[in-house]
Amino acid sequence: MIDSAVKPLIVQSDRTLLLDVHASGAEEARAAILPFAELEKSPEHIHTYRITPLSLWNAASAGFAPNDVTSVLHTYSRYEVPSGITGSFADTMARYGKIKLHSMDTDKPQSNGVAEELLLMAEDEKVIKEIAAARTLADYLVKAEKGFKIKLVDRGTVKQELIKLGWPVQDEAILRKGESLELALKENSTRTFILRDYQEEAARAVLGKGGPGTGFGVVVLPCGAGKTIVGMAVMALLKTNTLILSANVAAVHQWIDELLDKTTLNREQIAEYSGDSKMVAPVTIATYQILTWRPNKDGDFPHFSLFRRYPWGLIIYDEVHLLPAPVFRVTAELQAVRRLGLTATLIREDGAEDAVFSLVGPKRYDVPWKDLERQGWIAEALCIEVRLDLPEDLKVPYAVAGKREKYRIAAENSLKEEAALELIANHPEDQVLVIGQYISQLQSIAGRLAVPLVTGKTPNAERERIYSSFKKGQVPVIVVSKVANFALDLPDASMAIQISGSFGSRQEEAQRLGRIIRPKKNKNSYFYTIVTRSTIEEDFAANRQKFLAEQGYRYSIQHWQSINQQVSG
DNA sequence: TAGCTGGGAA
DNA sequence: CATCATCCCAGCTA
Repeated sequence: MIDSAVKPLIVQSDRTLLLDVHASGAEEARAAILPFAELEKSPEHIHTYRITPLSLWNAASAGFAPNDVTSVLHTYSRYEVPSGITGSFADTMARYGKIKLHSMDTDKPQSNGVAEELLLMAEDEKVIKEIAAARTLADYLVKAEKGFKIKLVDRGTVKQELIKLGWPVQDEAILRKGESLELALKENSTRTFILRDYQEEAARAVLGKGGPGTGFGVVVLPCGAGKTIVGMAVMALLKTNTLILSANVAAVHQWIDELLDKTTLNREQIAEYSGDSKMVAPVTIATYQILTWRPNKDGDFPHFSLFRRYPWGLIIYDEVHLLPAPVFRVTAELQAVRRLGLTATLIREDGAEDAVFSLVGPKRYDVPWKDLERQGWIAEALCIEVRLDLPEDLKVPYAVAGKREKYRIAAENSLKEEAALELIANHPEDQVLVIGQYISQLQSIAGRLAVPLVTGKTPNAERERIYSSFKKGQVPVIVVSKVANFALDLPDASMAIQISGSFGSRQEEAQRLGRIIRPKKNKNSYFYTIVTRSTIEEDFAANRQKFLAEQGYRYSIQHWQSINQQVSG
């Protein structure tokens, strides 16, 4: 039982929650509020969470009732929960489910059992009136009893417009079955292949209770937790032709290898659709970029026909947080096809989260990273922020620089290299990745360490050589640029030093931490991030760290001074 | 037919 | 905040 005098949560009437991270029960409270609140700020002592309409709708679609939210708040709140606030949560949550999309009861179902029209229905007359009055929807709606008829092709567009108006639609219309395809998960070549509990739970959560309209949504799992396996488990349950979209060709190849290794599919049933190869098979893996390619600026997307021309019963959006805007458009048209989004972080810095919600689906499953860490599926990682000063000779240039120059001066602070060298010397047992943003900075530190550097320009053959000698332990440190955010073949390490990062990208920070959390025997991983004190870099670093704080990681802070100015104690 | 290089895109 | 990485395609060479 938690001592009520020092309960960890302060609930404010502006829908923010303040979490006192030092209070007892803080970790428990964090886990409890995570399903319906988003982290906004995470300085040392008090973290700020915000309850947004989208976060409430995700909770509602996951089966949370307003009472569940209220009772969590009452359990952990230090002071009385402001009156009125819980009522407003209930109002917001009740919006999810007020409007439903149904299939028409039709005597003559169209090909594949999917009718050409759908019914948008609401019980509440006032809601119907509000929708009818919306100008953005006027072109799509035809008045019907208890609602409206819409065309099947407008299904996604209508849902997107409605969520903008504050009405998330509960989509229960029938989904296309797709051409059937016999496949199952198989035993691995070396050991029995076992689906982990959480992977199976995730797959089942996406498919829902097996009703006619269920079978879409997003699964959020950390890097290395086996998102592709969740994808394959869903495929094995649906047994239908599947289109898989990935962020890059390396990921396409990885999917092919995994499918061959872990499912009963054979090579002829799997095809790659990319710049190199334009094959189509019952299971086809394509890049996002080939779909968004067009010969001239105002022209059409010649590869979009891949979506429409084949009898897909399932589309998997790998790294759904990278889903490019043009693909939203096709996805809007393809609402009759089951959809699975996979990602480590749902955050999009472009704010298109609600489009992902209405077009791919609500979040169906996620599990805090720390939970997987406790169960031993990912390694324990210690996060340390190292703060250091600007060198004296840069203080004046920094002060007079414009905003954009300021960031670069702070990010490229040469004292960071000293600190990194020292950290590496203090961790002789670790395999270390040094990750940074600026090529010149990385060249400098790679030179001082006399270790290999991998950037986007490094040819593939050389990358492989470098990675392989790192894996064998012949090279203890490698320096990598932004390739670290994308490269799948980048070897795992037990320590990472981030010497610079881009403007507050939470997504990037998560990817980079992902590099060091593959489980290792009896060993922690270390994630150091080096930041110049009293500069705008501190703000950016704080923003980047939000996602990890949300997952329960706490940064400890170390102050570092160069040898010639170091003070004892 | 394969492999490299450079431009353009988002 | 800009930088950097990615991909695709065309055009060239052998």
